[in-house]
Amino acid sequence: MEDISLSRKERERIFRKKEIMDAAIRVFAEKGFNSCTLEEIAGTAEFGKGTLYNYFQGKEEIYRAIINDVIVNQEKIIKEADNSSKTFIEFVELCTSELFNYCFKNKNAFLIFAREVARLDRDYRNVNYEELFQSLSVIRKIFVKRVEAGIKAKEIRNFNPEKVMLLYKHLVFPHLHHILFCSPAEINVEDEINFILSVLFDGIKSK
Amino acid sequence: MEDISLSRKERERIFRKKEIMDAAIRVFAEKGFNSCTLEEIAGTAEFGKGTLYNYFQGKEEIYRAIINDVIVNQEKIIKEADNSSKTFIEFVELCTSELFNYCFKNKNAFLIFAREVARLDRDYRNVNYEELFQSLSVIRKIFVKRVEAGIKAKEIRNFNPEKVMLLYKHLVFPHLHHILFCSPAEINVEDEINFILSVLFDGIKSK
Amino acid sequence: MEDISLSRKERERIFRKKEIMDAAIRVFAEKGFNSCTLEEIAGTAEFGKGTLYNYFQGKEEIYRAIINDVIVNQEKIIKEADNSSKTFIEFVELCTSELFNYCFKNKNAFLIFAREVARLDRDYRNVNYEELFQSLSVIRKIFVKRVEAGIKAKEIRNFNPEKVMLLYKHLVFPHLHHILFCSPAEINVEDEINFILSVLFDGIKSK
Amino acid sequence: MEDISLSRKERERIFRKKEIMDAAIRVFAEKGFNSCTLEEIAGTAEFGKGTLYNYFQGKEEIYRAIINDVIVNQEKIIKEADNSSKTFIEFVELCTSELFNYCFKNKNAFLIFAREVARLDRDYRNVNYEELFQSLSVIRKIFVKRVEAGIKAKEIRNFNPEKVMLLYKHLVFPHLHHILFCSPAEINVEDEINFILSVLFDGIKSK
DNA sequence: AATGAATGAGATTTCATTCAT
DNA sequence: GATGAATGAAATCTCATTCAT
Repeated sequence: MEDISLSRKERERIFRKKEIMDAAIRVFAEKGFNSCTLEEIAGTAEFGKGTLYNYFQGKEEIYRAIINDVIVNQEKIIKEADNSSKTFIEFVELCTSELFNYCFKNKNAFLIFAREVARLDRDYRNVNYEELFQSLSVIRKIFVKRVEAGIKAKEIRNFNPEKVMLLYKHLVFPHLHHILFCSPAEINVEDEINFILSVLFDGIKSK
Repeated sequence: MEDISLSRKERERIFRKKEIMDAAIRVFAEKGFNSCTLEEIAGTAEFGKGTLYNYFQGKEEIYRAIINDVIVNQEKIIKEADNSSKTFIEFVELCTSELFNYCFKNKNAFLIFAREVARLDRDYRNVNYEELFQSLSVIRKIFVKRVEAGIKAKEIRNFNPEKVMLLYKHLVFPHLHHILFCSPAEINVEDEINFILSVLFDGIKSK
Repeated sequence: MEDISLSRKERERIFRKKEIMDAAIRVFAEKGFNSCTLEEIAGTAEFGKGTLYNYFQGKEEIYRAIINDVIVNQEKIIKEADNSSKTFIEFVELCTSELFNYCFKNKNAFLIFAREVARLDRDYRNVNYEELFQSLSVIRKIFVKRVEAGIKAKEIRNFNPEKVMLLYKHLVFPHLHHILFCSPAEINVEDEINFILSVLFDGIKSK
Repeated sequence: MEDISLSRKERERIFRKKEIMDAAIRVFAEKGFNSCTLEEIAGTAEFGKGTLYNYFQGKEEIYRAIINDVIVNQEKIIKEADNSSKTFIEFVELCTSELFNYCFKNKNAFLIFAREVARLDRDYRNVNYEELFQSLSVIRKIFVKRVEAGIKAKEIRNFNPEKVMLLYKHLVFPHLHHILFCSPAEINVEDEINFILSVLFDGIKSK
């Protein structure tokens, strides 16, 4: 992980950026973007308020960095799944289980991301999300490509590939969100994945 | 619709409350709760700032009234579907088409609701949503009851009814949101409903 | 009391002005000038908000009318005492007992007056109190005149008459305020008057 | 005065709090609590509006801090007089002259205090004055104790000690207020004190 | 004459950001 | 690089007063 090409100073800088982001993740997840103050984030990171400005342009940038991180990870996951799978079904299974893994390990970051996604489509903050959209569109393209292949191979029914992609997204993310933050009891990850995929592949009707 | 039992004054008051709410729906949908000011809402409603306080306690209350309205309508829809349907499949078809109808007619209100739902689960504003939760739980109970009946009648596979309910919710709302606000082209409502229900019932796999 | 020279309309107007003032006295006494709203006063008077403006120019004027009323009554009391007494001591006794009488009957009005007096001296509201000052100066002059007579008649020691007047004022009003609003137990008016006058005349030292 | 145990930062903070309070004293004295804005106070203190919130919770807290300061000083004065005097008369003389001294040096603070006292008894602001009341009750108790001793020693007549205490208070504070803010000419402090005490001890009647 | 809906000036308060130390 | 005191724009909310009915 560590990049030998960077100087000690640069490595320290990156390390402290991460520290700040981790603190911010906890605070944003707890209170939401608007209801927390930069001071809280600074306090949680055990830095002074002013220090944060040596690492980020402002509150908004910290927020965007967090979202971006989640997206980058999702891109990584989907690319790996793309490379490591032959059939569409394999691909989806891989994606899903890796996604669940990642989100369980990064609950709060995922929570922030999920909340933002609920608004991303029609942005009402004056934020430049272009970057984010680019990453997202890469993800989308890979998924659509695999759906098309799946249809060609008669693995899956002949739906509009775009729609299948959306359906997957709409099925998995809200569900993930729900089991992470709303389930009272302990949950079995395997079971959850199986349930989602079983419905996705075979539907709920009796045969 | 009009209540003959109310005085002219009372009817006017209700009418103006609605005017304010309609303006607020447009502004909240456009900018989101935190990024708009009460003055904008007032301006949109063609009232002075202070006037709104003669009808609502504050910004928060207007917001809640809007959310509440959407929930009340959803409750109505699901109750009617419950009464007018015999099989589970019929019930779901009725629900879905009525829901789509309603949301198409009340795009912006639905948008606000959808955004809020993404956060309701783990509220970070100090808002009292108890009322809202009660309505939502009525909706949930009816749906679960129908799922249970569907399983008993061997209409559908033996999944955990709670999970099926969530799945439906997670499938329909994000999809609705997407086609309302993110679809570039004209969309065919019938097609969308058929697609969603086809996947829900039969899955995406080829037979 | 009733003035036969006024028309019914005019008499009704005066009656309603008094009704409003009575309500205002209760509200001002309870909450203070700044902490109550005109609406509360209107509500207490069982009128609509707007109606008050048919009788008074605004909140400030109602307030001034109340203060003025108290001052007018004090002027009356002191003039009567001036006319009905021979010695200075008689005069003071008459004044004091009539003042106590009046204040006991008009607790709240007196409370408002007492509060205002604590500020009258150096006014910080942009109010025109000239009228009030004129009445107050009449009162002062009569009192000073009687002190001077008392000194001449060797009834009392040769102090600066102005100072004696102030002393009387500073002794009686805060004491009145205290027994009216701060005394826990039932109080005997006679005893209070005797105490005050005994100290005023003879001091607290043992002989 | 300066506390060597505090860091430079802490000392600076205390210094600036005092600066703000001094500005506030001038503004409150000039216009009264309700008729001045926080911005005026900030301007007078040569700070920005927001800065005051780094030192005080709000307008109310500044006000309370001022009142509290005055009370603390009065407590100090009366305790010292209690310790340094043998007879009741000595005690009263000491108290009075120190009180006059203090109030002449802190005119405006005393003005604010005096105004507040006129309302303390029956509070109509939603302020927590408990703290203040405690200090005031200590003052009262010391005074009453000394009156009782004075009566026992046959220094003074056998009045209710509570009443004597109130009488003193009602005599001295309004008089102080008057000579500080209402006297047109230069005043001789000694003379004023002598006048007050002479009346208090011996009354105004000729012997 | 009585009303209360409408108004907007004005007050308090918050907080992201700057910048001198 | 770290800090936090200072700042003021901006937001919410109140309420005396106006005025059409």
